[in-house]
Amino acid sequence: MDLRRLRYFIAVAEELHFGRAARRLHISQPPLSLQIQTLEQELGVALFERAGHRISLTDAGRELLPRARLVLAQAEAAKTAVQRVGRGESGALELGFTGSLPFTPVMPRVLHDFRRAYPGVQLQLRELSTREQIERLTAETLDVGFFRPTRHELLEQLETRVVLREPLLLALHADNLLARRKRLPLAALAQEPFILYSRSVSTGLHDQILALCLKAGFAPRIVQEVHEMPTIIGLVAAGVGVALVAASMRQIHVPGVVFLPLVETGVATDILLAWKRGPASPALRNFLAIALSQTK
Amino acid sequence: MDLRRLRYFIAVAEELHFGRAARRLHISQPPLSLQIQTLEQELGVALFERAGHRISLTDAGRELLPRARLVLAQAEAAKTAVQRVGRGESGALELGFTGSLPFTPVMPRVLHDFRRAYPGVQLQLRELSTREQIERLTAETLDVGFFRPTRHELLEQLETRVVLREPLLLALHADNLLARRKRLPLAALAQEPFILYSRSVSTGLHDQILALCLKAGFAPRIVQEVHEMPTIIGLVAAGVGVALVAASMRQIHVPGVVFLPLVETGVATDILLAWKRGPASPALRNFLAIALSQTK
DNA sequence: ATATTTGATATGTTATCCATATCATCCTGG
DNA sequence: CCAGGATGATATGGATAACATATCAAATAT
Repeated sequence: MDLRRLRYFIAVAEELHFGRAARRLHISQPPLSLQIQTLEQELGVALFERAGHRISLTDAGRELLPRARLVLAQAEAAKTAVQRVGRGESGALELGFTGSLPFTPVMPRVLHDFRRAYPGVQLQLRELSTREQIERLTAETLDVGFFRPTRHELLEQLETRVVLREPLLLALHADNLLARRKRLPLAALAQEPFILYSRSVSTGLHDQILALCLKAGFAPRIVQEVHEMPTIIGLVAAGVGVALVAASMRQIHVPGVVFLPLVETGVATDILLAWKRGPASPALRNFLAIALSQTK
Repeated sequence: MDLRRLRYFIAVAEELHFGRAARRLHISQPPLSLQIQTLEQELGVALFERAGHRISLTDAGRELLPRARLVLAQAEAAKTAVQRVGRGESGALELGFTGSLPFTPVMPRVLHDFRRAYPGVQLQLRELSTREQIERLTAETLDVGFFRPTRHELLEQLETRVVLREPLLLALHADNLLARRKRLPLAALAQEPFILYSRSVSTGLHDQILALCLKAGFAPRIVQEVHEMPTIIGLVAAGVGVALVAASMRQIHVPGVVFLPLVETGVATDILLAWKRGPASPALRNFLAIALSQTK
């Protein structure tokens, strides 16, 4: 049984006239008659009653008609669905991000634009540490990820682009005397209790800030390590200590927390978009196109 | 898009190996590769990821697989359903019957046997007058009918078979003095109020009984005409009069009604099975085979 | 390094499908 | 009642598509 034959059958069943049906199918009448005969032979059942020049459906034909329509419609639906996936208009995309990313301007904008452009794609958002993202990206259990720079041996298997560079700000409690200043040199923090990113999870920021402090002439007195940037804000508000955070953390309004720029220039952290090298799925290509077009 | 290609695709998607899939499909490997390529071209999407010697499904392929299975399964279901109808194991059958038929031994037995033999056939039962049945049978809005003999010009377009011949009994009220007798001659009813079948609806019985009475030497005093036999029983119970009914009306047990055989022999009524001449649907053929096999 | 496996390519053969031409039958109108 | 038109079936040749055998290129395994 062939989809073509089913289509032919439907045409004849609807027109109840071989000639008209053939015209509608853009073929001539004889092959249409033959195809119907073949179908009937194949099924072992007469589908049409040929009484003189008037034809009508048999019981078997009446049984087949709606079923044939169904099969054809679902074949058509399968085709368009597959093509949508092929064009990246449908499908699924798993997106990783670290805790600070939702507060940056870039990730919300990318998500918004992509969702509007490709509403058929299921975006799965997963808050994951930088390391987890890298591991899952290489293992292809994650399609694309937002995180900040770090060191990782698997990074070379990934493609990365900087999508935003934002300054690091000093976050400290309003009660701290230093909070009255407009800006501060890093060295002013030499005696302050320091909240720092965990060495194992946020290697990049940990190392970057340690290096900055050493360059400023002191080793920070680390009183707490945290995994994610937003956590820091809470700790600062609780008076645990001071910290360096990305500028977009200012989005988090917590009473008692003051953000101050550093005197030093060029102290900043990048936000990266990363995905695995090699052939990208259509949905991923579309996502990258939108995400990267906004960072020119 | 072709059902064959979908079948091929499913095989490759399940085996993830062109060679094994080809063996399973009983074709050689090259045409299988070509068919998959053709399908991919047709859809404009890659369905398999050919990384070296290991192939895997693309997103589009994963989208297609369940849909292809569905289309194929439904095509298969359509095929078997149509063949079932073709063999008369399925489909619909409209059966007409007059009010007295459910009380005869023949109709319940035929229905029971047919339902057991062909449970897939939808049997629509319609209580219709003899005349309506004949008209609908010729118009092919009824497939087959049970009724008693009658005269009708359309009858010649129908095929009829006698499936049961049952005696006519006298039905009268227990209070009637005649009810004490074991049997009665028809002439004994000469003075009794007579309930008769309607001339217009049950022409056959009407004429038959009138003729019998005349032969017995009297014209019945008709006090009531009815359309259906069971109605008579109620009227007899109510003391309206006496009537001649088929023997199977004894099935209806109503207090006060007595059934007596006639002295005359050979006073009987036939039950007919009727259907339209010409090619019968498979379901009808099977029904007739069962109905007629029981009346040998 | 070599043998084996695997999917792609090349080519000839066969089967299928379609179009033109024609036929048989039925219906319609004069 | 008969001729003409209409309708579906049949016959036949040509184009297309599907298949098998043979072969190749690349990757994996021993």
